[in-house]
Amino acid sequence: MAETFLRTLRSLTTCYQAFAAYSAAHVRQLGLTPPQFDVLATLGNTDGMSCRELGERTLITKGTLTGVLDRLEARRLLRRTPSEQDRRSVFVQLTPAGEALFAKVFPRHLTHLRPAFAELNARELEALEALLGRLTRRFVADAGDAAEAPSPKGRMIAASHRTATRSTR
Amino acid sequence: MAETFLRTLRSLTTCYQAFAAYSAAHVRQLGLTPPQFDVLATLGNTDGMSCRELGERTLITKGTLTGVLDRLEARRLLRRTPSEQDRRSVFVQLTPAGEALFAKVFPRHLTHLRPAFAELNARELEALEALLGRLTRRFVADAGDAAEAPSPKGRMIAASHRTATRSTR
DNA sequence: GACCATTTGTTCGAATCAGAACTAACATTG
DNA sequence: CAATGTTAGTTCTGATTCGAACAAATGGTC
Repeated sequence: MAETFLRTLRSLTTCYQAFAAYSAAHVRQLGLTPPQFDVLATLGNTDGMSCRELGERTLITKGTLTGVLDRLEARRLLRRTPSEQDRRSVFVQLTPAGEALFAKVFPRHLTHLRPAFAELNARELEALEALLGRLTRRFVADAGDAAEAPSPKGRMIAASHRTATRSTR
Repeated sequence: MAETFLRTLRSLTTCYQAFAAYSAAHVRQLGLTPPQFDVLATLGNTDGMSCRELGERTLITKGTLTGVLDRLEARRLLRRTPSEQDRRSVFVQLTPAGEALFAKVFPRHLTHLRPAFAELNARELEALEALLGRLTRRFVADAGDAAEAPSPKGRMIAASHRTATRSTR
């Protein structure tokens, strides 16, 4: 009944949460919430994109995204423009102020994160990435199985929040 | 500017979110929210514990915990008793109904998760665990540094939510 | 015993979460 | 062209998130 996989699962959870807490604390110091930072980071250095694409990239549910965009727009960090081709769609892009904030805040956040990952050397980073990748594929695949017949619903994708480092571009 | 660590970070985030989505979907089918399940799983097979300890184990902030316990108590799945020794403290334990639900739901959830981890063999599970552990320690340590002087605040620990599999006991 | 810092749990506000319902706009088909 | 189905965003509800402020109780320390 030992269930060795539980130990691994526990370490995955703990590690992610430790990271999320570490990252979120810094993001908040920068005057942004984690989802707001994700949006900024995804939109930074871009010509903009639709809400749909933005939601897919940030893993933010569309219902939530509306509110996040509302607040960023109120701070004049981004702009919403109705699309020409598809009148359902909304085009979202950073304002100059938004770009400026992105340029200021994003590198600073990377600098905050970098030291922690220095714990692992290049080989280890790759090994970790490979193992996590295999696990991920199983979760996604098995989730697909479960949904099989019922629901390719209106979801934007699967999960929830803080990528915190979107935009590896 | 490649920043190799970003790729690893991305895989950590993606993997956790894939797991969280996979796990949460099942937990909700069982009629519980992820935090509620965590509380149930932590309290199951236990004589009970204080809110403080429960918060530490589930990684649920104390402010949040109050609400979660409220809802579980309303469903008569747990009981809150003022402590004898320390009148600030509240003792929390499952009711028989709560224990019954735990007994029914917990193994079922493990069965749901197990196949995904079959992707990795024992050696790989251990390797993954080790790597994650080292990263975690860095996040926790560095967070401590940052707080150093300012704030050993009233936090319960660091992070946030869904352990989903607390109670390896 | 009076003062002070700490701990415990609750309460509050602002933001987020998922999911469902809804409107508007496409797209496909007959 | 009309009926049907799908997609894009917004809106709504209930639960959760964090952080901060708070009262009550505890634990020193002088």
